[in-house]
Order: sequence, then structure tokens, then C-alpha cells
Amino acid sequence: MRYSRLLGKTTRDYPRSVRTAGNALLQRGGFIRPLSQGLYSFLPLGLRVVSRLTELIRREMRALDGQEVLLPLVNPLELWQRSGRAALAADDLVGFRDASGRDMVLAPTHEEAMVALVKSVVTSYRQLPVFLFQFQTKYRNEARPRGGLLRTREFVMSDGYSFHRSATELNNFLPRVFAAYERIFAACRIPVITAEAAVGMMRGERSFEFLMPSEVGDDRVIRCECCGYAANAEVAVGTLNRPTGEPRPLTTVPSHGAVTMGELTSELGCGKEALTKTMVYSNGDELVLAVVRGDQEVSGEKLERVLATPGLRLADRDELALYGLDARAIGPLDLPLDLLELDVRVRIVVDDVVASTPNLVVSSSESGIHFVDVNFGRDFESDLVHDISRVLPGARCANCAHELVQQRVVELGNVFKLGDYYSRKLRLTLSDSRGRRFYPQTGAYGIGIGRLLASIAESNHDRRGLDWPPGLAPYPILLMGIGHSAKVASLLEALHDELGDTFLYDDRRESISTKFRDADLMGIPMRLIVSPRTLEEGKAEILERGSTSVRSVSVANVRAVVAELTGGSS
RNA sequence: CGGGCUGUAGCGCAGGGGCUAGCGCGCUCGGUUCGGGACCGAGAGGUCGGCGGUUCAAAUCCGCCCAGCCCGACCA
Repeated sequence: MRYSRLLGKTTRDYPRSVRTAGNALLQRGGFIRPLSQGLYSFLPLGLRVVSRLTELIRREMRALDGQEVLLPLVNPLELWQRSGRAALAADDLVGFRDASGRDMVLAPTHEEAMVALVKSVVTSYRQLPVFLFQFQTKYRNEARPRGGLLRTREFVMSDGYSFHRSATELNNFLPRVFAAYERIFAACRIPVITAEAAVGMMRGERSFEFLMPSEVGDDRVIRCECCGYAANAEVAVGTLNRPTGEPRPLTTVPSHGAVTMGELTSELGCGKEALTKTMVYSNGDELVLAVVRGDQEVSGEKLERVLATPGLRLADRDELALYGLDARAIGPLDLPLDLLELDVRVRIVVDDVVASTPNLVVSSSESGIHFVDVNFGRDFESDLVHDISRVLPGARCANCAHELVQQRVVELGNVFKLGDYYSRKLRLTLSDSRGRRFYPQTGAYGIGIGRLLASIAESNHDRRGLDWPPGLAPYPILLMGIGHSAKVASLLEALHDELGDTFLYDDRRESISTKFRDADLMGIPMRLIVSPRTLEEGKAEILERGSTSVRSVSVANVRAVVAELTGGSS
């Protein structure tokens, strides 16, 4: 490929609208270009890297007996209503009405469509297990795309779905995908930590994430540097120091308008760990009052798990007003009577730390006063006691008591153990060997390709530019000449004609230093340099990116050396 | 969805009521160069994000809107 003909030039200046190093380099190098918020175009160089990534993943998926398919981007809304996710994923879904008046959505993920496909094609348990994968566009109506390619509205995902005869079979398959994913990220030279994660709108039973530590990430992982425990902050568990003491009699004190935890600590002269806060969650049908210690936060994921109620959201001011509640004065000891008379289910969930800590401060539903020396069990009850708080820095590891740390990460991929959630919802059943109907056990697996590209750039660059891992560079070799001698030019042209697309041929009339700079910026790993000086001795040179020592090769051997360096392929 | 920042040439920026809106890079043409972003000369390129207002006069002041980015909330 002649560089002069390649679409997408390198630029010297950093684009103003990009803040992360990797994304800036991808734009400066001519790999990607933004179209609009959360929407990116891939230029030829970028698409070539994407092709190498998909090929890498495809090889791994095939090694797991995966079969590649391609499902529609557009799904009937009805399918999503049947799975129960139309409401759960409402914020992500973008839809339209088609020519015949049916409501359609752009798929933010493909579990529904994949189950529908399997339902129509798999007719016997003997066909299981089946593992299907695709590279397909997702569209999610992200509230806030950010970090260039790290978080977009539209993106291509490598997603896989497996269907099994039994939970055991699924359990045995998951680690194989897990290992394949680890190999993929290793090939991308991205350091990953694996962690237990939230299931969120994906539902199902369990989930694991592959995370790249990075300050530009917008997920947070909780880790123990002692025993290696790692989990997404939403689901991580840890232990807290709990004050002890004999229960004292319940009293009330005026709080003089103090509402926030900070105000209360100064008003009452105690620490946040002596306080409690009551957060009201709702899913439209029922209210959940979640009580955690004043220095803690409610984990929405844990709350949904313990209640087995997806779709819970923190109630906003208007919704609270609807139930006669005021966010500044809510407590489980004296809920307003009219709330109890309303035709709405109200459940109270108390964090286990609160339940086992004596003499806490609890807000009253009557504004202006707080209860002091509240003791769970004696002064109030709840429907459930469970760990529902997020692990915050300072908590200790449940395994080894070492202090837990929080780290920002980019979520590169995940593995979901879905169980029979979708099989049941979408009525995918088969007969087993004894003729009994059963719901196949399913797993889902995904890697965001654009995010992977951005993460590789983030993890593999230096001051000069990108530095692609072996096999992922858009071109393995950049061919360039020095000077304008006819002999050099004719050799370059001959090599280009012969080896064509194997390398990028910088045929511009630019100074050699410009060519070097651009090669560094684009991250081409090797240069093949032809100059009058070396050509006199019948030699050309090979210079690796980041190295200053050249390898001299005779012109007669160039083709063989190129074949060796590129592993016989481009 | 809340808060903040920014919109002036393809990119990065300066200008901040008054004559023809500039600079660097890039681009075009001609010439000299070529071992880590060379140089000379000549040129092209702008609804100053949009709409409205104030004014004799608006890129500049005011209002509204739009777009992009950043922080947060939310979310695989």
C-alpha cells in the first residue's frame, strides 16, 4: 500500500476534544475519526487493526468449537418485552416503528435474538452443547459516552452464547472461555485483572469481568493486594470495624435542621460510623427502604440480588413526594402512617453492619429530630438483614483482613453465567434423553472491539506514538527510501510491486525524519530502509521501532527476510 | 440527568465594539533539500457554532438555543 494513497493522514497537533493518550494517538495516527458524540468512524489503518483483532478472537472461539453467525442489529421490541428486559434496559434502548407499524429496537446486546435463533434451529438435546459467536454492532443510548473509543454509543462486540444440557456442562465450559479471553488479552499486551462482577441488566446468576487498570476507566474494582481477591465495587465484600457496647435506652434529640451525614456529625458530635442513612429505592411497583451506616453507600446490585427484584432505582424527589416522603427525613422507626395505608408494597432492608451495631443515630420521619441509641431488633425491625453496602476504601478483606484498595479500571470483557433465565423467559425447551422437557443452561460472553482497540492503544504507546503488539499492527513493515536516486526508487518500486499489501510503502517526497516520525506514530513495528549508501554494497536495512541498531540484509535476501519477519503472512 | 469548560481556516490556537479577522501546522504551485518533524518563494482556504437583541457599527456586549469535551450520577 502506498502511503501517499492511504486515506487518513497523521497530524502533529493533538485533537482538542480528546483527553486520553491512547485515543489521541489513534486520531493523530489516522486510525479513527469522530463523527458525533459516541460515534466513531474507522479509517483504513484502524479497520486493519480491527480485522486483526477479530481474527485473533475468531481463532480462539473456533478452538472452543464456536460457530460464527450474524444476527440482526434490529430486534422486535416484543422479543425484549417477553424477556422482561424492555423495562430493565429502557434507558439503553432506542427504537422506531417499522413500515408495518411494529415497534423495533436497536439491540444493545443479543441474548434475546440468539435464544430465538437457537429455538428455531436446535430441535434436540443431542445438538447441545452449542456455542455461537458473532461480531455485531450494538447500540446503547449511553447517557454519557466518554474517553473516545472507550465508551461509545455504537460499537461492535465480539459476543458469544453457549447452550448446554446441564448446569454442570455450563460450569465446565465457562472456564474454557475464561482462559481463551485471558489469552486474547495477553496477545493484546493488556494487563488484566479478573473480578467478580454485577449482573445488572444482563440478569442470570453470576458474572466475571476482565479489567484493565487505568485512570481513564469509569469502573471501579476492589482488590486485596494480599490474597488477590478482586471484585467490582458493586458486588465486592469486605469487613468493617464495628463499634461495640451495651445498648443504651432510646432517646430523641433535636437536630436543628442538620440533614446530611456531614452536618449531623458536627451537630451531634459523633463520627459518620455512628450514623445511619435510609435510602429509598423504587421500581415503580414497590418501595424499598435500604438502611446502611452513615459512612457507607448502598450497592444497588446487592440490593437487587437480596430482594431478587431487578430494576430498582433510587427514588427521586418527585416520586418520594408522591408517597408523602421527604428525602431529608426518612427513617425506619416511624414511617408515615399514610405510607403504610397506600396500596404499595414497602420493604425495609437493613445492612448487616447496621443490624449488629449498637446505639446508632437514625433519622426520624418527623423533621428536626433524630433518634439516638437505636438498636436493631429492639427499636425497629426489617424484612431482611443482609450485606447491601458498597465496599469503600478502608474496608478489610473478608479472607485475610488485609486493607482493601480501590482501583479505576476499564471493563474489557465479561463472562456471564446466565443459567436458565433466558430459556425460561423465552420458552426455549428441549426434551432430554428420557423425554422430559428442560430449559437449556446458557452462558454469554463479550468483548467490546472498539474498547479493546482503545485499550491496546492506552497500554501500548510511548512518547513517539503507538506500539502495536506483535501481529496486531496495521502493517508489519514500513518500506522507505532515503534520497531520490533512481536506483533506490526502482528497488522500492520493485519491492512494492512484488510484496504489495504486505507492507506500507512510504512513497512521499518527505525527509527521512518525517517518515521515521510517522512510522513511530502509527506504531509500525519494523522499517525496511533502502538508501544509496547501503545499496552500493547491495544491502538494505531493517530497523525495529524503538531500537537504534539496524540489521543489515542483502537486497537479494530481502524477500526471504520479509517472509520470515511477517511469519509468512501479512 | 446535574455541574463545569470550550466553540474563530482541515488541525492546534490568538484576537475581544471601529478600516481588509490573524499565527503555527497542514494544503496547492515552483525551486533547493533528505540517516530522527529541512528551507526559499508564490498562493488557496473563514456563514468567527446558530438564532434573536443592543448599537451608527458585533467575531467582540446581552439573551436563548445547538454541538463537543471533562467531572459526577446511572449503566454492560
